[in-house]
Amino acid sequence: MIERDFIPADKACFEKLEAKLSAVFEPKTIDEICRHGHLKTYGADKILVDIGTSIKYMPVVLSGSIKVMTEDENGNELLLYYLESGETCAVTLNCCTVEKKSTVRALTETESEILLVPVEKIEEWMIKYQSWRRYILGSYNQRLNEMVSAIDNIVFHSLEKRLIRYLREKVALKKNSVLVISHQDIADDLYTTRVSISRLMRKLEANKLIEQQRNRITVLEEEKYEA
Amino acid sequence: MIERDFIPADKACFEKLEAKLSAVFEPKTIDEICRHGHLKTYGADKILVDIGTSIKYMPVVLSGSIKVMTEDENGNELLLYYLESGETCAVTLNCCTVEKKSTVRALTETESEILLVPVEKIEEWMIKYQSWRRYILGSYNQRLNEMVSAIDNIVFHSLEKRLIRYLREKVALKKNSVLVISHQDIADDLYTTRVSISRLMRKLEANKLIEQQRNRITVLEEEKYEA
DNA sequence: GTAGGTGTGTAACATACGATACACAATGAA
DNA sequence: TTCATTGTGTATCGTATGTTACACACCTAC
Repeated sequence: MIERDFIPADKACFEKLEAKLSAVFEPKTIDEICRHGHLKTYGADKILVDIGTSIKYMPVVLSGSIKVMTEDENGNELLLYYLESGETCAVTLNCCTVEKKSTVRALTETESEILLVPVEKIEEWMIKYQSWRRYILGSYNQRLNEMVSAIDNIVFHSLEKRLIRYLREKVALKKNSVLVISHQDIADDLYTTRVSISRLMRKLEANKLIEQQRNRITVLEEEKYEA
Repeated sequence: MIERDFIPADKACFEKLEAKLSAVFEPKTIDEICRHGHLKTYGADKILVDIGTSIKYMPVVLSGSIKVMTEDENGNELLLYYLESGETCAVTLNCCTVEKKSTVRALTETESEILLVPVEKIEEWMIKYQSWRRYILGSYNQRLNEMVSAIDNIVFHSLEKRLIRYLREKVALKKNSVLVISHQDIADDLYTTRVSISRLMRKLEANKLIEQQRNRITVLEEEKYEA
């Protein structure tokens, strides 16, 4: 996590966290978070953590969305998951407690507000606060479930279905039916080739599920996607 | 977890746990485990937990190996991972703390000794014992990493390579180069069809990597598998 | 023995996808 | 303007894998 220009936890910060996190944590936990956490806003497409860098803060997404990926031994990129409001990165959690170097790369998909919690607090708060404990375990679990459903998706569904699902999720994530993205980027996320994506996009376009221009995909009537 | 016929935690039990777990936990944690856990031995191919059943114990494998799987909404079986000595099931962990019903099925691959920890102790010990805390978080992490490598494997490697790797791991797991398994079972684990597996097995056999009879596969010289 | 279940070999075919190659449009910098 | 870069359309081809179908061997029960 990049650790400069922190806005110190102040009153405004507290109120913001209160509003965003009161459903998850009890007041005294939020109080602690305010005292020790840092609130920071990042623009789109910023790398927050990179593979091999050391981790000093655990990130909690307050708004926006973060793409988390890793690389295998052959340098292939593996999309792990997207983090949205209220979520934290389970893999980073481990880097915090055991490893010191990150095994993942995290980058903002949209402008995002991130709460940075010093790693040494993670374990301390797990002892003190039930809500924190549950939050951490819940995060792990959510990620595990997402991974399982990712495998399920890859294994039992055609590329076309995966593409449609991908586009649909992306639209939901960005809260905008116009996606600014290239075919190559999509191909990378779906572990396939640009040509295959172009081929399918042509087909989706013919079926009036999308419209596209260079670097721009407009997703039409979402209901149709159920097919 | 099936909850009958528990052997109460006695002196012999303590010694066994001491021997197996002293590398992971400090003595007072082992002491607690002995006081509240149950030790049980299961034969091969026994279902320990099934989908939808309620969970009262968290299982820690002391010997043998356990296959953990789930089902998707279409009834497709998804192999999650195998548990070996010292490991516990991260997915079950969540079932313990949040959900009450299991989302997975766990069955013994070989005869196995399992330590059963009452679910209510999980959180209690997380507060009290650092080693327990680290163990739980470490378990989650190990599973996450395994899932990532499973995805990597599926996405970037041919079925043939996956099959070879599967056989190799199975041999290591069972500590026996003769596997008693049908092509259909293999196909299920690799998310493919019996015919595809038979086809590849024929090829592996022709290349002298394996020998096979009905329900029996003998894996030859392991070194060759690197190819 | 016979019969029924299960496991395996094999063939013929369909098809989704990857690989490669090339043309060309859009964009942005020089 | 020109040029390089990037993104996209398209064709051609190879191939791994899924699908379906059938024969037959093995095993167990009767």
